[in-house]
Amino acid sequence: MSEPIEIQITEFKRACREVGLRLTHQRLAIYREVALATDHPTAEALYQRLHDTFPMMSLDTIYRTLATFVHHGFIKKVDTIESLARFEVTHKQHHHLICSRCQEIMDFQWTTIDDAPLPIETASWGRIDNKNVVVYGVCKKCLS
Amino acid sequence: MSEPIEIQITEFKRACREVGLRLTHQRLAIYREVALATDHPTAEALYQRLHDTFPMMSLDTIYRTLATFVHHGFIKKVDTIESLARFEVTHKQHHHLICSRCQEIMDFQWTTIDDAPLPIETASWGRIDNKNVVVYGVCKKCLS
DNA sequence: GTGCGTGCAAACGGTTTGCATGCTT
DNA sequence: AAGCATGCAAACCGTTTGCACGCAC
Repeated sequence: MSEPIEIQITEFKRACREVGLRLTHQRLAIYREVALATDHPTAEALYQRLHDTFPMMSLDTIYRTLATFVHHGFIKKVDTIESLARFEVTHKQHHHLICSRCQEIMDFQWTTIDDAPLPIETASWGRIDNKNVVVYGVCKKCLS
Repeated sequence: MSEPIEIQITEFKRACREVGLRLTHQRLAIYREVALATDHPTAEALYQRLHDTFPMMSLDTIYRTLATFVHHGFIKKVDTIESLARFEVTHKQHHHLICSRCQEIMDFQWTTIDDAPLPIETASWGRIDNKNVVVYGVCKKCLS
């Protein structure tokens, strides 16, 4: 799916230096956790996971760090109808399957759409940056 | 874009009767407001608009009513990265352009995507209900 | 008349913020 | 040594909930 974690971490460190962000243990740990996660975790979920190896890390730091990462484009917030914010590392173009029942989110590729031009009417709206497909349904686990 | 408001209202009344929802002034006013809105309003925004003609309507009622409407499929929550919930009446298949700067949301049609089959891998995920494209960019107003 | 829907007010929960301390640079 | 980042605790704000009254049926 994506690059090995070590390479991502190295790239992350470089990016931090580039934009002048201090490389703290917390930031490294949080980035690593988001990069390893495949489930688009919430701030709270990350807090719980990090608490084992990092008992002193506070929830505020997670929120602040996630906001910083989003601001610099290292990670992205995920589009959902939930009020809970979910995050993922910024990697290659992909789309989301969301289960209406358990809210689980899965990534999938759809290059047909990535390459398809938007309808011409959208051109007059402004500048287009990116497009993502959100698919709703019910996952196999919830169906059975 | 969509049907005349009177027809929508009539259909709404019928639907309420069908599912056994009492037809209160509040529900009618809220439905009408969402149906007339083109800007995917928040609960708060609806509250402000309704306050002129309906000074006694409370914000809680708006929240409760919106939840009821969503539950019955009369309206939909909109996918965004905001923590604010936004709503729109359920009408024909469409997609969203979102301005990263002012958060304004605009509808657009893209039948190419509506008709395109999802990649086969998604079939093993579960049951697919619907798919929507979310496009991010910066609208003309914010660009100038 | 019955009981669902509403208004009021208080609670809730995720997220943000001010301030003093600590750690990266 | 300088000042950004963190931890703590309190504030914030959108949303939900309990309760008693009122209105649609």
